[in-house]
Amino acid sequence: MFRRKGYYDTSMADLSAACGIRNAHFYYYFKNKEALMAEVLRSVQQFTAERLQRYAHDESRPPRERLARITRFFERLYAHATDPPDATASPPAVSTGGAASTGAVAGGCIMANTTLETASVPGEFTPVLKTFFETWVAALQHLYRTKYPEAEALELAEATVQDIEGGLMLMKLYRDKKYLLNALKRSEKRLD
Amino acid sequence: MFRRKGYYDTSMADLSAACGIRNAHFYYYFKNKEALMAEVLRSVQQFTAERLQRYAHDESRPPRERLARITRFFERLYAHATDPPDATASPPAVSTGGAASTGAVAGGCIMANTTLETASVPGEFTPVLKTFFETWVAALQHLYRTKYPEAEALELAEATVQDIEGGLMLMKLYRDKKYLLNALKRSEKRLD
DNA sequence: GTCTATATGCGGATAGAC
DNA sequence: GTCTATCCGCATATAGAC
Repeated sequence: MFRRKGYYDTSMADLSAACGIRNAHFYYYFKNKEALMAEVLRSVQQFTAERLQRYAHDESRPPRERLARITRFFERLYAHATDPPDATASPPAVSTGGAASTGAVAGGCIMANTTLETASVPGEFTPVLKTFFETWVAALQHLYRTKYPEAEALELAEATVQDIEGGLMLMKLYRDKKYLLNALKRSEKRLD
Repeated sequence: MFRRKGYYDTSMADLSAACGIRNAHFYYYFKNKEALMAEVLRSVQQFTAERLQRYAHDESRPPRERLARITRFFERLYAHATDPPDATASPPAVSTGGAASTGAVAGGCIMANTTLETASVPGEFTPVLKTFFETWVAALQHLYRTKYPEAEALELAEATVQDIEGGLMLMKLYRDKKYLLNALKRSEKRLD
């Protein structure tokens, strides 16, 4: 819910309805809405970091292959999620880039969404969000490092993250995975 | 206000306070908050489209120069805006990429922010948002077209927009312009 | 066109029985 | 640990005098 609708537009009523529990139950386990959200972000951060570290540093495989696993991971994380019953047939909307258009879509990145929604004034979420992106960049940099010098590898890693996050935004707008998929493809090409 | 705090977290009270008028005045000129936002987006869209078209099709200058003007335009549009009195000294946070870190920052793209906040279910804003990004992509594609074939120029244009928008997100999180500036630099390199 | 006052509903959060 | 009932404040929006 937070990923799809954002933090402020998601009400406790939305959440309890989605969970099939009573509104008040949340307040037994969490201090308030903010703490609940913080826990969601922490959980996503941790899950992602674990995977990224595992894949990026798997010395038993060549870098190209490790990157491919990371790509698959993000493709699922960001585009596999199914948004429920609003599945209206989506018009392809516009332009056909490197990849062909790919039907209905849901997904997105709760970390980026939350960043844009809340990062004006630093607040409680900022640290987890920063950690998330730093881990991601570090993992990519580690892989690009096998082909490029330190500084260049960092810039490529940052460029990849930006490309993907921008792609997720366009994916949401046009309901077309191709923006994400193209970005992922470009991230792999950088290692060829 | 909408750009900084987002649509849902911005109250009519915030807006009227910022404008130095009474809350009720808005309802004389606009049907409701949504209509007010729609007008803001329409205005930004129109302003941007006018500039983009003018710069991209200025046949009196070489493509490289036209792109440079577009770059400067977006640099101002996205990073020049000054966020008011919350100017706390910002720690550089992390990594130094291609460009050196550049002090305090404000800015961002209201169109991307609004997309992520509201585009789950299409709603009223979607058309303006789409137009905005289509115009932007088209302008860039027109310039890349001078060096690349149609399809490739389109993909580069989309990649540039994604890179920049992702950069704006990181810029907001780390309060560091470098992510935007690096993306703009990369967009120019693609024409060299 | 601008003001004051206020209606109305919803969102976050709590009380307290069970 | 789960339930029902409810408080309280704020946000959108309107009424109606001036």
